[in-house]
Parts: sequence; C-alpha cells; structure tokens
Amino acid sequence: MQTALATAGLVPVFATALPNRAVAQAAIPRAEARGEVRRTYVADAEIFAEGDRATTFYKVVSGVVRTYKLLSDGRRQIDAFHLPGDIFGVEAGEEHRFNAEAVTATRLAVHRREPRALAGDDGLLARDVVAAMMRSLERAQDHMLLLGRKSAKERIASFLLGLSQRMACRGTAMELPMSRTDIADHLGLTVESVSRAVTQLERDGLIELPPNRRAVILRDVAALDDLAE
Amino acid sequence: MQTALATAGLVPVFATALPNRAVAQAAIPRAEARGEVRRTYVADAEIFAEGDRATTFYKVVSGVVRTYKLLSDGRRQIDAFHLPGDIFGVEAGEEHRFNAEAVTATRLAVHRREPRALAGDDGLLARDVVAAMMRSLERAQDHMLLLGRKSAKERIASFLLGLSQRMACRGTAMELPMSRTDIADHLGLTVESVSRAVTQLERDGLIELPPNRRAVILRDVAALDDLAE
DNA sequence: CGTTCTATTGAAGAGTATCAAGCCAAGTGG
DNA sequence: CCACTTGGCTTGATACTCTTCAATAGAACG
Repeated sequence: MQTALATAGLVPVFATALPNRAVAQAAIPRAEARGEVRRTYVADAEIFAEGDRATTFYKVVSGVVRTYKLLSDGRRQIDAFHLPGDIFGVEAGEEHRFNAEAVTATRLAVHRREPRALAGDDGLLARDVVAAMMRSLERAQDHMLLLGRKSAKERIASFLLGLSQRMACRGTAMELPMSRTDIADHLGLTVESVSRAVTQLERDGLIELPPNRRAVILRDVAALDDLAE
Repeated sequence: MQTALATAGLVPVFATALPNRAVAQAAIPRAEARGEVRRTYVADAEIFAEGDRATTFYKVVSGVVRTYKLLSDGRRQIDAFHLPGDIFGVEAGEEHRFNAEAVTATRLAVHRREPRALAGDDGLLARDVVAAMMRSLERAQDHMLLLGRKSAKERIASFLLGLSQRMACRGTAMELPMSRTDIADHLGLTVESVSRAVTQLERDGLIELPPNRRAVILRDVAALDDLAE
C-alpha cells in the first residue's frame, strides 16, 4: 500500500522544466557540466527500490530522504534519513540493496555511476563518495549501539540530538520532517512507544513541543546528552 | 575488568620471532615488501581501544576479532566479528571509534595508514580498503534490520546462517569461536536469551549441537532461511 | 464544519531481561 | 586417577519494558 502510493507519487522532473525556480535554473549549467542531473520528488515518492539496477547514486540538494529495508511480513527498518548534502544510493554490486523514498518534497542531484568513480582515479567526486561512505558507516555503527542496547527514552534522546546537530538549528525549534511512524521504524520501536517516550521527555522538561507536535525545542541538552551517553 | 584483563593479555609479536611457523616465515619477505607487519594476539587480547590514535588498520590472517562500543554503564554492542580476510580498523578521523579484541588466538597483518591509501591513488590496497568498507557498510545495514526488527529466534537464525556462509563449513559442524556473551552483545540480547533461542532451534530440529555446545550443525537451512527472512 | 490523517493515551498481553540456581566440561592439585 | 575448582552454558521463576489492540484527541484540508 505504501509502495503503491509511493510509486504513484513518483514525479521525476528536470529542474529546467520548472518555471518558478530561478536559483535552480542558474545552477543548472554548472551542474550539467559536471555530468549531473537534478530531479524533484514529492513527499513519499519512490526514488529507487530494492533490486533496482544501481546505475546512479544521489546527493540531497533539499528535502529529506529515507532509505529502508523490509522483511517479508512488512516489518520495516529505516537505516538512515538523508539531509541536504548527504550522498546515498552508492552500491558495491549491481543492484540497490534497499529502498529510498522522499520524506518531504525533495530535490536530488543524480550522478551516473562511473566504474572509475568508485575506485577513485577521478579526484573530487570520488573523494566525496568515499567520505560519504565512511560517514554512513560511522552512523550505522552508532545506530547499532542504539538499536542493540538503548532504551526507548535513550533512543529518542539520541535521535533528537543527532538530528539537531545535522539540521543546524541553533537553540531554536527544530522541525521534524518525518512522521512518528518513520521515527519508530528508524529506532526499532512502535509509533506508540515513540509517542510515549517523547511525551515523557517533555514532562521531564528536557524538550518542548508545539501543539501540532511536528517540531521540537531541546530545553536541556546536557540532560539529553546524559541519556544518550 | 574486561579491559584490564584484555590489556594484560596483550602479546604483540613479530612473526619472525616465532620459531615453529614455517609457512608464516616463508610469507614474510613478500609481506614486508608491501610495508606490512604481522602481529599475534592471544584470546581476549586488546588490539586497540576507542580513542586510540588510528595510525594503522588491520587484516585478519587467522583467528577472529570483535569490534565493539560501550555505553558508560558497561552495556556493550559488538558491531562485527572479523574473520580471516576481513579488514577492520579503518577510520575517517584521527582516532579509533571503537574497541577491538581478539576472540581467539589471532594473527593480523598490520598496515600503516597512508594518506593516499584511503583516497585511492595507489591501486590494489586502496581498492581493497574501499571494497572492505562497502562490505562493512552492507553488513551493518543488514545488522540494523536484525537489531531493530527481528525476534530473538530470528536473530540467532540469521547469525548462524551468516556465520556459516562466511566460515565456509559446507554441511559439517561449524565451530563457534565466540562465547554466548559475545553473541548476545552482537545480537542485542542477553546470554540467557541466546541460550534459550539456541535450545529452541535445537528442539525444533533446525540445528544440532555437541555436548560442549561450542559448535553447530545446521540441519534445516531452508527453515533457518525462512526464519531469517 | 465535517473528513481524514496523525499523534496521543489507556489497558492488556507478549517477549525479553533479570535474578538465582544448577549443570557440564575442562582444568588443577593431591 | 580422582575429588575439587572454575568458567561458560542452560534452565527456572519472576519482573519489567515495550508491543498490541483499541479508543480518543487534535490539526490540517477541502
């Protein structure tokens, strides 16, 4: 159901085709010169699916992307959310090993996968890709510690802290781009457990949420750090 | 306590210093020519610790290595076991981000970290390192699915299947190099839960264990695959 | 202003953790 | 060669965290 909806929502568009996007248009010549193409996706649009041929990889220009794996009975694990600047979809083999969808309206830079690009004869981009992989690996390792050994409250604290650092929202409210379901599937919990842990952190005064609950202010970063360990 | 013991057990030795090791000795000239050094570790010896300067990385020659992270209260997450041929200890930054210890008596090839080795101007080794990182990342992603979404029984099934593939023990009994505690800390469970799940798989006829319980025969791979999904 | 979607809250239940013995194999010293 | 010890594995009883199922509340949208 989710996949069907996502597939239906797939709207890949070249930025040049969009009229009201002066900044993007200005950027096109340079981008195209680098052999780079831009695509736009609406929220929940599929970017690629497990098993798809991995002829390209992606860099987030704006918006947020989730990558995830599914078990046959539908259990989902979101391995990462990708924010602007992040590279994702790089594969060692021929096929994509997980699914990728836009969380919000998203613009991506699409890079054709050159055999030499990965090995690294080719300067800047290859270096970026390797660095991005290292960062992915580091995040995955931290996330395994979270999934294997942290309580629900600790998971939420870690998640909010990590997100706030990556989203660069100094002191002010941080918008949560993803739903509670997405957070749950990222943290190895249920929606209800996420909701309860968030509420409890709020009651304890560590965080504060607006009425619509889709943003967070970190009130006591020290205490959150302590929880996240 | 564990760390103290491990540190005490640290026995780095150059292979040339060992008399009864004809094969290793024969290999030395080639290895040394590649700027490579070999070291031997006893079981539970520390290889490096979180925060150590990451001037070298390692390739397992024989034996098994565990890499892990700790929370301040001692909870441990083993992110991976490294078998012969595996590369570990590669870092993006200056410091090691986790701990590494020998699980069994282990021989390692130690590589000095060259700035260019990671970037990839330098052919074979760099390519190996990048490939090793990709494999680490893929395993980490699979492991996040396990930790986030699988039951105890499913985790054990996945673990045993993965290990049997990597250890290449066609049909016969597979020795388990690591303790139940190590398995538990890898799978995000307790020792008791590991023991119970193993016993249950045995009762169900999917696996078979000798009296000392440190080896496994996979009796019904199809059923195990089904569980692992 | 109702409809819909998401988030929250409540009650009950499942699965795993915790605490505590007990068991078994391997090693030790008499 | 055999008690004795030791360390790892298993088993049992109980507790607890998180899940599941169900209902309510609240915001967004037409």
